[in-house]
Amino acid sequence: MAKDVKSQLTSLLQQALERVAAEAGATPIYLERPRDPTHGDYATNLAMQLAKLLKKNPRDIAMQLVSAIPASVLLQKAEVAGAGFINFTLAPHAKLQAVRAVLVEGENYGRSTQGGWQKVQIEFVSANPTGPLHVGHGRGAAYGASLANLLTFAGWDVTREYYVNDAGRQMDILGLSTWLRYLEQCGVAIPFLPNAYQGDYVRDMAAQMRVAHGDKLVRPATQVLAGTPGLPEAERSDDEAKRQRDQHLDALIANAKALLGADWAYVHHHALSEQLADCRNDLEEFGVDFDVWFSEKALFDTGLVARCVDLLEKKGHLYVQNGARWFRSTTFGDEKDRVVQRENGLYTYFASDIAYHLNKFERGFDKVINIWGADHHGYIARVNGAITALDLDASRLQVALVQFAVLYRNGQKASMSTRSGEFVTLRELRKEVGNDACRFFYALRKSDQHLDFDLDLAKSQSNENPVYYIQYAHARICSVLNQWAGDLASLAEADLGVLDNPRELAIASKLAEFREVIDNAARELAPHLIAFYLKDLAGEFHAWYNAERMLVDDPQLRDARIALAAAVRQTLRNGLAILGVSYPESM
RNA sequence: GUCGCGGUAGCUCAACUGGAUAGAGCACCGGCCUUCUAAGCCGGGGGUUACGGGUUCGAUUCCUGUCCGCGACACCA
Repeated sequence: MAKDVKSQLTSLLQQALERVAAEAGATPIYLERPRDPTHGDYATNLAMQLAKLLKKNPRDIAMQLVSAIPASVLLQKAEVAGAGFINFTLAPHAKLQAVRAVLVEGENYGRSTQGGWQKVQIEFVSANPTGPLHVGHGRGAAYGASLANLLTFAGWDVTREYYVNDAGRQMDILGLSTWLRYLEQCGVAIPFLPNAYQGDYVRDMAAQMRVAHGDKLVRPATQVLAGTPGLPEAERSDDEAKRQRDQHLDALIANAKALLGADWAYVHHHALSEQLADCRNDLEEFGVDFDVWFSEKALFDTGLVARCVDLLEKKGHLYVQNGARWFRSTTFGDEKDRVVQRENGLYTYFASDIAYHLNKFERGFDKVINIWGADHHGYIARVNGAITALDLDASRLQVALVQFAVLYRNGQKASMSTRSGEFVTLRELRKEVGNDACRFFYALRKSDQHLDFDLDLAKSQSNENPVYYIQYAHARICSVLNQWAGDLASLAEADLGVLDNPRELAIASKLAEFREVIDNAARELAPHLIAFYLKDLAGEFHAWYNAERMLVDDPQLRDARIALAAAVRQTLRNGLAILGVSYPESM
């Protein structure tokens, strides 16, 4: 496959650079696409970059570069403009090269070798399996899935991973919540806790346990509540009341474990597996798949957490204070030291996370990407510190923060607390807005920026969602191709030279840009760039569609236009596939 | 208080290593369906890029100060 036009152009400039100023031959050459079409198809600021180095007027350098550029059939003209830009106008046939490339390469058009088939792990979603996924998780899921597709397309060997927090207190609370609902359904009156999980799904799980085991798991209220401090008044929200509620909750968990014995493991496991299955099903329906579901509990069971802490101890990065064991993360730029083992002997979440990252690196990934909610940003320094402390290369870890989607309902911020049970679930959103609009809507914003998700608007305007604009372009092309009813495979041989109107050449040029967008998006971990690109491409297609007829009498012109349309369709498909959005043939 | 993200048209957002006259969609106004899908197209109005200073050939972009919004700052996960 011949090199694309942009790289050919870059190499022409490189030759000119070496003729004009060999000593500056290593200056990176950037070609950009000018906003203003009168500035040609590509432009470079190379002369301005050289100006300081060569101590010469940028326009003079630009002139010299232009005259030093080897003759090429690709170029219609190269001229100096503005403060020292060099603007390139491509010959029409050079622009049309991309159309043939799309038709020949098909679903592989746009793939690049950027990643060099290095192994990259992307860990995302990783929500606690304590209830349904909500709209905030949905954003991380959409981002991670699209990014994984994108990096695969850009030549990386991608592993998609979900870290299951199945070891902590939150899981105990879920188990307890389920058991309390079960007791309630069996007629044992115990006041339900404000800080337990409230959702209906907890009642459902309790009902399932009752069906499976009858009253076998029932214990008397007096025993369940034995030794608990009781609850403060419901309206109190001060720290003291909060502490008392937590103590009450923990006492109940301890009682549950003691009273149920081996059955506690069943309750715990039942709740976990139900929630995890629900979560997996939800994600699958959303087009989000994982290669690995990694258990936090396994890190404890295999002793890796303990080994990890020992390792840090041996390397002298730990100390004991107030009965707890601390990691001296300030050595590595963190603002304060962090506890890895609590006074009560239990490891913190941070400890297992260090072990998890050690495990990731030991699995031999060249690059590890963590997609975290933006609320975890304070966490980056300590994890990087721990990795460095273990003599691993922290630069191989990249953390992509996803800002929360802030929900608005009836013009008011909607609660996102899983515990309150008043959240909007991802499933509800998908059902009302549709998977395609959902995936695309999430992809329309840079991941590290706030997303105001107005539910009413998203629902009421679903017909105006830009995803339909793109899908509509695709459907229109399908319709024309059906009516043409020719042999698609023959289009790659069509004589495109008759495509000479500006809209057609602009579209061809836009198709070439797809490669650049893929590379750029992969480098920036920014799949949203693809969404913007697709909007542009669809827009140019719609304008052309309204201005010109494809099924004209002249067979040569007709086939050339059909070929162009087919190339647009293919490129739309390739882009939409990365975003996990479908491309219906009719709408 | 410290840290992170942000402040661009009435609203939601773009603007590629710092580039040339800051662009789209929605909303508003006016046009286009006897011809391949009107979920479309064409045209119009709408801006001191929050504010001050700095860096330079050039700043929405980088630095700095102020103001405003959101979030994070646990021996929680």
